[in-house]
Amino acid sequence: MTIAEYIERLFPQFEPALKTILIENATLRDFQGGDMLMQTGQNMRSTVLIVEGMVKLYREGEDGQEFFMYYLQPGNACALSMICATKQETSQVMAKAIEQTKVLMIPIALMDKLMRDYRTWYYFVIETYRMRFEELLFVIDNIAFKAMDERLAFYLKKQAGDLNTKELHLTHSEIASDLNTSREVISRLLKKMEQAGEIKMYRNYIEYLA
Amino acid sequence: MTIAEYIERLFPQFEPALKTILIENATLRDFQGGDMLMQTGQNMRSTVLIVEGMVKLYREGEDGQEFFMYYLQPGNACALSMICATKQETSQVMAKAIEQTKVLMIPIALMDKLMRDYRTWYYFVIETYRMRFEELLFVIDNIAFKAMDERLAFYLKKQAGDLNTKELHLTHSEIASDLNTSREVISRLLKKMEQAGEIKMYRNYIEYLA
DNA sequence: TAATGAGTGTGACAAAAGTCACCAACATTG
DNA sequence: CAATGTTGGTGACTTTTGTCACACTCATTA
Repeated sequence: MTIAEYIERLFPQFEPALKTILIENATLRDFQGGDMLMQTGQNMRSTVLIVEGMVKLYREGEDGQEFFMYYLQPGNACALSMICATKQETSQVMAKAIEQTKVLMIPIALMDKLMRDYRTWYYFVIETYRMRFEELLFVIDNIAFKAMDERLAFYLKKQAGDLNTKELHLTHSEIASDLNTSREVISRLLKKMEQAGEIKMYRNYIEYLA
Repeated sequence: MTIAEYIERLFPQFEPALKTILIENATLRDFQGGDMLMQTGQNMRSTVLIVEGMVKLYREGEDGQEFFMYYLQPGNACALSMICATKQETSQVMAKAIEQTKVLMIPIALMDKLMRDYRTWYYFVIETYRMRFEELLFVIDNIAFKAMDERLAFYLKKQAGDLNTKELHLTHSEIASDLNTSREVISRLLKKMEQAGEIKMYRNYIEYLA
């Protein structure tokens, strides 16, 4: 697909002049599953719009845990790349493609103009902030108020929803890393969930029931 | 102080025309310590700028815990009031004045125009989002990766910094509520910190040493 | 096919955190 | 000053979570 096609499909609400300016100035970039889009301490030079694939945003722990925050999907923008790009600040989080992913890179130099001249862009940016803010609040809610069993249940539900599948291809270790706990804890809790009829466990994947 | 004086003092970077429009349209509102500025589920009708006092932002737990997120001080804006105001969404967090507090209320109807016409306003909004986003990331870091003793140490340090005093007028229960744990746990950890020479404990307050 | 490594199961134990019960010190107010 | 409520201290106990050790099953590949 061309840049124009992506924009037409994923951002139909943008006014025509905005689409034109994006088409003229954005560049398309490819990432393979596992590639990093953003790393702690890195300076952002562009605002990033996801147009294909899936990006995992996480906070990295001391021993390489990948504490899960949220996914970005086609049509989403990376709120942090907007913020960091605007202020030339370094990012505090990691963004990793979890499958073949394509993104539009918008040069930061353009941000001011877009915000001033295009109301649909401005609304899009605000909405992006709002959604990510809310995601972070959910994350905080979970770790602040809930025990591991509830957090795990919420996590699986969110995975099933975000990835739009009942077959969750996650190992126990991956889940443990995402929730910053140990594999054994996850294994035990999953067993309980299976006994309660909420999931079925297989090798290398979990079936989420209802 | 008048609205004009507050704006001149706390937002000197705003361009003159922006100051004028704010002076014409903002209203000053008073809160007493303990008053709520914002409650879960409430619709925002204005963007809020703090000009005097101190506001505590927190997430409310099931039994009334006030899980602490951050303080807003004079010169800060409430990021959530901007977001919610713009999108007419309801807020997920609580904001409470912890002392005599004055705020400027900017009608949401004005936000679009301000963002488009005044670059210093736009920068201010972006910077507000960025700072609050970062605060939330710190909160997540702490609860996700750290044990209670470290969280408590960080909490006390932050209080001393934000409130700009070594005399922290906090009861053990208040701290426990802010960190979503029990008073006993806090009492014990504080004792350890005192033995380690990091603090001194008195009735109703704690002295933070360096 | 033997060897290797990843994924998972599990029991035993340790550490951290939460709960309960009760006491004592202090402040406030009738 | 007596009564009451708030604040803080502490021991005993439970629950949750984390750690360690080891075993077993698969899949891959030398």
